[in-house]
Formats: sequence, C-alpha cells, structure tokens
Amino acid sequence: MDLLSSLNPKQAEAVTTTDGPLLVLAGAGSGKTRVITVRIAYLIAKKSVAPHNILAVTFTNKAAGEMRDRVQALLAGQKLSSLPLIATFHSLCVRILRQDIERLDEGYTRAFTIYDTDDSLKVIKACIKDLGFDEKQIVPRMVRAAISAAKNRGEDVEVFASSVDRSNEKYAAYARVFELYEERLGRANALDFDDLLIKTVRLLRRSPEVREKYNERFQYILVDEYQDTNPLQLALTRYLTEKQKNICVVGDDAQSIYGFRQADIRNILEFEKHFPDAKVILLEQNYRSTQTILDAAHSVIKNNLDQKKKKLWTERSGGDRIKYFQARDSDDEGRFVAAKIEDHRRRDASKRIAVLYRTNAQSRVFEEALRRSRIDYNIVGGFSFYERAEVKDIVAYLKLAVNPADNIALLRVINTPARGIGRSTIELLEQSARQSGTSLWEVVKAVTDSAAREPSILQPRARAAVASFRKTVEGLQKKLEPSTTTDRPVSEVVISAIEDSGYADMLRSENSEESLGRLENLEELVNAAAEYDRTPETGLREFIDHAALTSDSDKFDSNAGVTLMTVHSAKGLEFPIVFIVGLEDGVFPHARSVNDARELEEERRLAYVAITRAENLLYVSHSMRRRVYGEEMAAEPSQFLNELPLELIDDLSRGPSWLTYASATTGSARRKSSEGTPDSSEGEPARSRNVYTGKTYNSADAIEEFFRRRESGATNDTSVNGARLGGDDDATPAQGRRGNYAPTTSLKGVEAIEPGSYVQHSKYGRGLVLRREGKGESSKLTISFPGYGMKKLVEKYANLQKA
DNA sequence: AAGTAAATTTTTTTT
DNA sequence: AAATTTACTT
Repeated sequence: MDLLSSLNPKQAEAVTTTDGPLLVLAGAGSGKTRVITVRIAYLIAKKSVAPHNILAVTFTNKAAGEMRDRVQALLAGQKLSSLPLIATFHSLCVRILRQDIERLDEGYTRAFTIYDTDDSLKVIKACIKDLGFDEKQIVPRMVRAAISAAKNRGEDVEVFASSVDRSNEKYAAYARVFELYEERLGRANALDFDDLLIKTVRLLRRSPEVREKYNERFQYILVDEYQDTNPLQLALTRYLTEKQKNICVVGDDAQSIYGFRQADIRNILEFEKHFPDAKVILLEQNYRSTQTILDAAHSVIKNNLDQKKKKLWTERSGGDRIKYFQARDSDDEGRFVAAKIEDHRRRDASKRIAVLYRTNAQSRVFEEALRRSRIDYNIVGGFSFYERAEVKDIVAYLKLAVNPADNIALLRVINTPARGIGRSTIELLEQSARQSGTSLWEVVKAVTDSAAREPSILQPRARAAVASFRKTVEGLQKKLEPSTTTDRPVSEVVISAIEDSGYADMLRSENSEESLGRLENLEELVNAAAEYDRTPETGLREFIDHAALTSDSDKFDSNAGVTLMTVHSAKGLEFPIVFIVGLEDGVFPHARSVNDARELEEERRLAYVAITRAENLLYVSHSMRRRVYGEEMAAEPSQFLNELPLELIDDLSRGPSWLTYASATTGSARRKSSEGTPDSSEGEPARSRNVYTGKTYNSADAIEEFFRRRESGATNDTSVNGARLGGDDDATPAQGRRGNYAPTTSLKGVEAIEPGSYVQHSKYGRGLVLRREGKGESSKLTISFPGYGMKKLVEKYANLQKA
C-alpha cells in the first residue's frame, strides 16, 4: 500500500522529512494526527526503522491510544519485530524512572509510589499543620499550586526558596512548606505528578550514561500538541534528542490552552532557536469544517495579538450559518440543547454531536435535560473510575503492600473498613513516627511487636486492631513475593485486597443500592487488573501506575451519538454538530482570566479550539441567569460572542436577544481598537484594553423590551418548550439575590456591592458584578461591562454607583 | 469511636 | 446546590 497517496504535498513532505529537527505547524483540522501516524508507519515500512526505536509522545492517554490504533491499522498485515513506544509524557517518565531512578542517589527506589493531586494535598495540609501555620492564611490548595508551578518551571526547593522574596511572609511560608513536603515525599518514596518529569530531567542531566542509553534507544522522536509543552517537557525533549536530533514536533500555537500548567507557547514559537537547522512545514488546508465555521474561528482568534500568522482554508465553501440562542436561565438552555439534539437525531442519527462547556460543573443541567428527553449521551471527564473512593481505597492497600513507606496510603486504609482505630490512636502512631523519624508502617510493626521490651503505647484494644491491620497488609505482601506462583498474579492480589481487608464484607453488610454499586465497581477493578495477568512484563506495579495516571477523559467513545465534555478535553476531536454553551462573561471567558491579558488570550484560543471542533454545524448559546454557588445570578453575554461574524449568525432566540441589539449597531465602528497590552503588570484596572467599541448591549433594556412585548401579547411563546417568558421572580436581574430580606449594608449604610448586582462606572458604564474578593472597601470586584469585557476593579478606587 | 447535625466552602481547565 | 469539614451527641 502506498502510504503517501492519501496525503497532500505538504503532509507528504512532513512525513518524508525523517531526519533532523522538524516543526509541523498544523492548523485545526489540517490532518495533524494523520501526518504523525503515517510518519510512524513510513519510518517502519519504508525506512526500515525498528519500531522500538521510535517514540511518540502525547499529553493524554486518549491521544496515545488513538495514535496506537491508527498506526496499527496502517501497518495491518505486516509482521513487526517490536512496537513503537507511544506514551504520554508522564508514562514515559515512569518507565524511565522505574528503571533508573536509583542512579539519582536521592534515596528513591524503583518501588516508588505516585501521589496524585489529592495525595499531595494531604501531605501539604499535614506540613502546614506541623509547621504551625494557619490553614486560613496559608491555603493548602494555593501552596500546592505554587509548588506545582515551580516544579513545572524546572525549579527545585532550593531555587524556589532563593527566588522567593523573604520579606513576603506568605511566600517564605510557602518555601518552608515546600521544603518539608519534599522531605516527606522522599521518606515515603513517593513522587507527585510533577516529580515524574522533574526527576527524569534531573536524571538525564546528571547521568551521561542514562542519556546515552535513551538516545540510543529512541532514534526517532515525535511530540504531539507541542504548543502545550512546558519548560520541563522541553528539557526532556532536548535531552532525549541530544545525539540523533531526529525530533519532529507537531502543533498549533493558536490551540495552546494549557498555560495554567506552565505550558509555554514560546516553545513552539521559538522551536527553531532550540533546535538549530530545523525545518518548518505549514499545514493550512483544513479538511474538517465549512468555510462559515472557519470564518467564525478566525474572526475570534484574530483579536489575539500574540500569534503566528496563518490562515486556514477549506474547499468546503459556504455551509450552514451559525445558530445562536439566548436562554432565560440555564434550564432553558438545557431544554434548548436537548430539543435541538432530538431534532437532529430524528433526522439523521449518524451525525455525532458534542456539547462543549468551559467547566465540568456546567454539565449537570445538560445531563438532566438530555435524560428527561430520553437521549443517550456520553460524558467525558468529571469523576473518573479511578477517582471513586472505593477504588482508591483498594488501590491504597495495593500501594501500601508494594511500598510500605507510603504514609498517605496507610492513613487512607488503616481504618477502612472500620476496625476501631480512631483519631486518637492514629494521632499516637503519627507522634511516634515523628519521634523516631520512621514511616507509619514501621511504627505499626513496632507497636504490635509481641517481643517488644517496652510496653506498647497503645491500649490492648487499639493494639489488637492495629495488629489486625498489620496482618491484612502482610498477607498482601506475601502474595507479592516472587515465590508465589499463580496464573493470575495481578488480579488475585487485587481480589485479596478486596476480600481479606474486610472491604467487601463491609459493603455487603451495608446492602444498600449504593454499596452494591460500589461492589460492582470493585469487580470492574478486578477485571481491569486481569488485563495485567496476561503478560509477564506487566505486573501489579504497572497496574497501580495505570490507576494513578489514568484519571481523565480516557473513556471517550468515538462512536457515541452525543458527547458532553469540557472544551479542553475536546481538543483533537471533531464532530459534525457542535454546541458551545454557557457563553457568558465570567464563565467563558472564565472570571479568573481577568487577571491578565495573556490569560484572556488563552481563553480566546480556547474559544477557537471549541469552534474548530465543528465540521458542519455550530450552535452557540448563553443564558441570562445562572446559578453560582447555588445562588441565582444575572449573567451577561460573553465578549467572545461579540467577536463572531454577526452576519453569519441566525438567531433562534424567542423574542429580542443580545444579537438583536448587537446587529442593530453593527456597521458603526464595530470592534476597531484592540490595542491590548499583553505584558502589563497585574492589578491595574485600565490595563486590558481589548476593547470592542460601538456595540453595547444592556440586558435591562432587553428585559424592558420583553415586558413591553408581553403586555402587547407579542410573545405568545409556543416554541421549543413552551417556557414562560419573564417569570414573576426573575423579572429584573438588577434586583440581585433572591430571598435577601435584609440587604447587606456597608458602614455608611449604603447597599453593598454584591455579586449579581449592577453598578455604574464613569468610563465603562453599566456593568454586572460577577465576583467579590476580600472584605471591606479594599475588596476587588470582577465586573462584566458589556462592550468592554470583564474588568477587575478595587472598590475603593473605582468610584462605583449602584445601578 | 462513630454517627449526625451544623457550618463552611466550592469552580477553571488535566497528567 | 453539593460536597466537605467541624462541632456535637451518643
């Protein structure tokens, strides 16, 4: 079979340029995955490269899995001596570290445990407590974020501590927590997600032999979604390709959406600097979307200043117009989406549909609406299998058996199921561990040792309970000994963790619907473990690693009719029909992105990613009211809606909408001046001047208009769901929170400015308050000003009037 | 020690 | 609104 026949000249060039550094700038839908997979097949089939000399790196298991499938399909029928390694950055690092971490001489052994975000947080909480800091002042989640960010920039504790401003108490505290955290992880023989990368990079840097070994092993390296790499991942890539230089990276700077994980867009923009003599190939033909959709995407992304200029084109001129809907509240939006999906399903059930939202929390409304309409759907993200408590419990038993120093795992299961080991007993054990400087497991052994000379620190009852726990874990450890011969090495240990611990009995005796569901989940876990029984090279350790690294959207079913997911997890996917929902200021773009212009640009790239998922038809919608923390609030349309080409949009709203007003004012100086200042410092209100002028929309006007119409009988609504317009209690968004009998007042006795209320600003006019941070006059307000986007203002200086 | 009621917090986005 | 943490019983 001719591998190249299905490629355009540019794609073919990207495939056949096998040697030396190569950057493929691949726009959305330009056949990026195609290029990578064909390239791998080409290396094997045409260049006679041994498959195991090829490494392809992705960010998600989902992407890795899909790539594996497609390469396999391309090479079907050929006998392969080995397989190419297609891995995520993290799983690649685990592989390397499981082999060579001992050469690092930091006390880590190959039996190391991986701590997930949850585990890390628990360690950090304990560190904060033991250092005598107050959790209110030194917020564990913030510390975790700061540590993770530092690690991904490639900083270790020392660098972090020395770069920190010592006069800043908070950061000085962070540095001390960081230090203790590292110490405790080391003692527990545990690595957090970021450590996987940082230790691997350190190992490669320090050990020329290890570097040599992997340069030798991986003759050809490919990196997918290169725009999402962070400094650590860049360093890793450079070390791995130091010698052979056969590095091919594929990505699109317009789709860089992981800045929050320290991804640095400069990695792709400056590839040629990092890898001299690099060749660059641009893929600009889009095979996915209609011209209308590309126009919409381009119209949004062009508001970003910081990007490589390229423009996608397609042979699919024209196409259906974009559909727009303004919902009354989020239930209304849910009903609209469900009704439209029902329509489409009836007409052509083969067309796959995606509902994309900014945050996972938004999924619920759509799930409920779809369920009510009896439409099957598939949801990606949210709670994954391995995040369920019962699964984590059993995995903790397994982790403990493999690595007894894992204190977090021990604390998780020492009293699960309940054995009568309570808070005070655990406190005693921890105290003893601190004193002797050993792990909790060592203490457990010591206090239950019948030959001990000193009297045990525990009462007989507690001591018996701890002894029983010890017996359970030791029973598991026995099963791990090499001498134990069985044909189901992994799943039998898992079964015994479930049964011998008493966990199964606990669930069985509870005998509720929920506990039975949990039992089923554990059966699932055994099934998953059974996969690892088949080959001798995959054992319990690999299974545990899998559980740690498989958290996300792994279970995406590419054949599902309707899929709900975040825009982030939709990256790399395509659907004939796409709904982008919740297009409101504060939601999308997210309220937290007001902090600086760079973050807002990332939100815009996110919008770009969302739009370019669509092949044929794109729906955009927003709601006028939304629940935030259980409280109903007014919402303003997203500034990104304003950046769409309005002339390409059909309005499906009942009655007048934002679009009605926006279109009416189009033609005047519509969003001309966009001199954003991307690098300006933080905290300044006047900073993000990404202003679109001319068109302002005031929701109060719209509501008034609604009522005028309703009174004259013009909105006899018989549309989609027959929802009643302008219900009694949500008539005016400006009215603010419901059920607030005694409005909060400031010291002066004036009504306080609360989220959900409207204010008047001298320059930006009327705006909706989205968030309030801090107390009193110096608190910061995040406000959505229609026509100007979101601003973060300090109440004291902004001179705001209630409106 | 364990269970319940009350108070408090939570929302980016993911390996 | 839901989930998590704390305070208070038994």
